[in-house]
Amino acid sequence: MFAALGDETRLALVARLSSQGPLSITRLAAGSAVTRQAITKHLNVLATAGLVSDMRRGRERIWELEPEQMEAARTYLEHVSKRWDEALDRLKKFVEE
Amino acid sequence: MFAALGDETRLALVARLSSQGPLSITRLAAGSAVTRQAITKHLNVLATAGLVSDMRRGRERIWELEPEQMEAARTYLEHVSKRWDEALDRLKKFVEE
DNA sequence: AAGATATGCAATTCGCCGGTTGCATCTCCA
DNA sequence: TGGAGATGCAACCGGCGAATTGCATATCTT
Repeated sequence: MFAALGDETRLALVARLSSQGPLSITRLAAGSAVTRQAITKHLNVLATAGLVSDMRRGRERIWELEPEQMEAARTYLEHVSKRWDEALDRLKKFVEE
Repeated sequence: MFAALGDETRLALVARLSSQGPLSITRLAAGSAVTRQAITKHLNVLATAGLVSDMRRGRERIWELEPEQMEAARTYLEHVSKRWDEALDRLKKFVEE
C-alpha cells in the first residue's frame, strides 16, 4: 500500500480524487503529464492496494477514493509511532537504572 | 517518503527500530534476509526521506527512528481523507439539488 | 448506420532500484 | 602492535516497473 502511494503520479491521482471527487479515466489523464494508458495502469495499481475503486457508467469508467485503506495506513503509522515512544521510554529507564 | 516506506525491507527496518529502539547496522542486518550492504543502502534511503537518523558510537553506527516524519505522513493521509469527505458532501448536495 | 468518444489489450523500450561481491578503512581490545 | 569486529566505497548485474505506441472494442449521438 505504501508502495502504491510511493509513486508521484499515483499520489497525484489520489490527491485529485480527494479534492475533485469521482472522475473518469480521460478526465484524470487530461490533467496529467502522462498518457491515458499510464493513468489506467496506475489506477489498477491503486485498486490492487485497495485505495480506489471503479464503477462503470455508460462508456466511461469512474474512479473514486476508498478512504478506509487510507485510514489503515494512518493507523499503521500511529502504531509504529506509539511503539517507538514506548521503546524510548524503556531505553530511558534502562539507562537511568 | 511513501516511496521510502513502500519497500518491504525498509518497512521491516522501520518496524524493528520502532519496537527495539536504536540499533547498529550489523544488528539490523543480522535479523534480515539480505546483506549488510543492502541494509546500509536502505537506511540511507530512509534517512533521505527523513524517517531515520544516525549517530556514531565508537566503531559502530547507531540508527534510530525519526517520528516527526511519520507524523507528517499521518497528517497528510488525514488531510486527503478529509478533503475526500468534503468532496463527497459537495457531490451529494449537488445531486440533491 | 456512422462518426465520435471512451476504454481495453498487447507488445516493446528503457531506466532505475534492490541486491551482491570484493576490497579498503577504521576502531576496539588483548 | 595485531587481530577481530564494524563499517565504507565502488563496480556490476538482473529484473521490474513506468511509459509509450498501435490497434481493437464498446458506447453514445445524430
